Parts: sequence; C-alpha cells; structure tokens
Amino acid sequence: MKQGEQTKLSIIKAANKLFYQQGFHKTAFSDIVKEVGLSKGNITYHFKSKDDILTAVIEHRVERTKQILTTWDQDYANADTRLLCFIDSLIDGKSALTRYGCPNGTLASELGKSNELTRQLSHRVFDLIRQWLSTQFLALGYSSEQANDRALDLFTRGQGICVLAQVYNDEDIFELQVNHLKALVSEKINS
Amino acid sequence: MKQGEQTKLSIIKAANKLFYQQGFHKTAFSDIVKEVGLSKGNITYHFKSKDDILTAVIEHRVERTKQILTTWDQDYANADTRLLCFIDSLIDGKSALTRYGCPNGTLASELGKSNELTRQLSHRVFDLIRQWLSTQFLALGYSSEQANDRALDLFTRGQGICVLAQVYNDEDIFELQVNHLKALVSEKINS
DNA sequence: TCAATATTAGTACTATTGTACTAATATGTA
DNA sequence: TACATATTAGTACAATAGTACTAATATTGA
Repeated sequence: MKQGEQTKLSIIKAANKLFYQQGFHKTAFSDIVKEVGLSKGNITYHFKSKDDILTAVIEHRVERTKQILTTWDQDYANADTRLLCFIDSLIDGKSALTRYGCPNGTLASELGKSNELTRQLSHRVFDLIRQWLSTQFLALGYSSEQANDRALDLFTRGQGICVLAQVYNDEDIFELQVNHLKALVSEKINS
Repeated sequence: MKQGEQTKLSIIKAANKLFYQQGFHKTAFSDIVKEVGLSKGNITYHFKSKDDILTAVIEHRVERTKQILTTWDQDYANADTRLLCFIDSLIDGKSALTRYGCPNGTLASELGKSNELTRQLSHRVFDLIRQWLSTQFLALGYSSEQANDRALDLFTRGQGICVLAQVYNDEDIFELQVNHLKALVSEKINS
C-alpha cells in the first residue's frame, strides 16, 4: 500500500471513531487532526473538506460491512447459524452500542435531518444488512415477502434496542432485549 | 401570562422545532434568533446559554408529554383503546417522524454520546412513556413484569421504526410497521 | 406620579470553525 | 543522477460560533 493510502486510511479510521463517539457535527476538523496525529495541512491534502471525510467514512463502513457479511457467509453454512451470529455480534458490541448507539443508526439519524446525500449513503449500509438478513430468512424456508418482513422486523428491533439502551445507558436492557431477538430466528415458520 | 413568560415560551418553541428538524449541534444560536424573530440580546436575557435553552426545551417536552398522556387517560376508559390511541398518534405524525425521526429518540441519540446531563433529561421523557405503556398493559391483565416487558417491547419497536423510516425516508414502511404494532396490543394474554 | 425592575435591541468580543495557501520534504521514475 | 510528483507541515484567512455588555424602552408597584 502506498504511503498516501495508508495516511488516508488512518484519517478515515480516526474520523470514523470520532463521528461515532461524538457525532458528526460535534466533531471539529481539529478533533480529527488531533486524533490522527498529523498536521492539518496533511489532512486537507487527502480530503479537501470535512464532508469529503464523511463520505469516505461511510464508504469505509459499507466496505467493512460487506466484508463481515461475506465472512459469515463463508464461515457458516446454515442460515439460522448465520442469523445467530449476527445477533451474537450485537451482544459482543454491547458496551459500545449501549454507550454510543448503533454507528449507522445514530449517524443516519443525525445526518438524515439535513443532508439528503449522506442520508442516501447511510441508506446503503442499511440495505446491505437488510438484504443479507432477508436472504437468510429465505434460506430458512420463508417466502420472499415473509423473509423481507422478518428481516425488516429484526433490523427494526435491533435499532430500537440500541436507542433505548443508549438512552438508559443500560447494558442489561440491551442484552436482555437482544436475547429476545433470538426467538425470532428460531421461531417456527408460518407462526 | 407575563410578557417575559410569553417570550420565553416562543424561544423554547422555536428551539424545539430547530433541534428536532436540524439537530442540536447543527442548530446555531443565530438560527434560533432568526426563527424567533427577536433580537439576540433578548434571547440571551431569557436564557444565558444555548445549553440553558436545551434544558428548557427538554423540560417543555416532558410537560407536553405528561399533558398528552393525561388527556388520553381522561378521554379513554379502556387500556386497549388508550394503547391504540398511542399507536394512532404515531401514524398521525408519520410525515414528520419519517422525515426527522422521533424527536426524543434522535435528540437522545445525538446528545447521549457526549453529554451525560442531557442524556438523563431525555431519559425522563422516555420514562414517562414507558411507565404509561406499562400501566396500560397492567390494566389489560398482564403481570407487573409482563407489562413492563410489553411496554419496553412496544417502545423499542416504535423507536426502531422511526430510525428505519427516516433512513429510507419512506412513509409506507413507517405506516406498515406501525400497523404491525397494533397486533401487540390486541394479542391474547400469555401467548 | 415616579422610581425600580423587567424586557428588548444592538453591538462587541474572543475563540473556534472549516478551508486555502505556501514552502519544505519525501518518494518515485527516467 | 536529476526531474517530477506525492506527501507533509505550518501558517493564514474569512466566517461564524456562543456569550457578554451597554443602552434604550416597557412595565410594574408604591
């Protein structure tokens, strides 16, 4: 990897962390500069504006999400195992999810209010996950329409749990509610 | 009502609107000044800081929420009617909820990341609604624990729906999913 | 009434915002 | 090697942030 690409990546990672932990608007350009540990001029060389960094961060999240979903596809043969894997990943991340909410959900909530472009970008991460969930339910024997419903339902509840857990800053609520989601996966078809 | 109280209220209402539609950090002090239509000095006379306005806005939301819940309690005798009323209110507000998300959820998501005080304030609005929902389920015959579960579940899903609908900017997703919630209310006990 | 207080407007101020620009250095290539 | 380009650092800048301050006007109560 070329030197510049390396730097670009470290900028994206630093910004990604800050946008998640502080929100986009709360995060100043200088915060990113400080977090990366390079000069201001260096950052603006690689990204001419804060919005450019945001776009790159979302692109990065899209790629990272694709990567994770692909890994699960490769590592697990059964759809129900994969779905449980998705749910377990929520529990694994409960500390951050409870503290800062869902990275994609909170960013979309913040940006969706005023910025149509970034709403659409966030939208892409959501589509990836929804699509993947739907595919798993399809493999479990649900009809196409039912699978979409299940996926949307599971996703919706996951987002809701993140919001509630963050508001109450309560990991127990988070874990308890997420465990309820497991029932959705193992439920009998056509219930 | 004294003149000053009137002004204070108009400031709160303007800020409330902007915090909802743009988010807290995106909303500048000057935005509020413009929205209220009074001088900058006048605003700082009534609220010495932007954070003070925020606190007042949340207090206002708490009072407004109490008021609405009380009205429902007075107007409807049956708990299931009240719960349907709650759900219908979501559908009534679907346009704004889809465009800007849930006022309380999105504000809490934004502020909960960095500001512990306002997280706790948002927390209060959530408690009011959760408590009320729980009371209704209790009246329907659920046990105390079950009622709490139901309330949390209903609330969680409502929040999740708002996030998804906003991300997709899709009122149909919103209405469809909210209608699913009605099943939660009319479901048989102990299912 | 008049004095005290409440309210409003307008301006000033410092700090910080995001971005632009220049100069220096590193890297790669012919 | 020498040249061109990529990368980095440092500084400068106009614009805006939030708040403080003063003066003018309204309102109130004795």
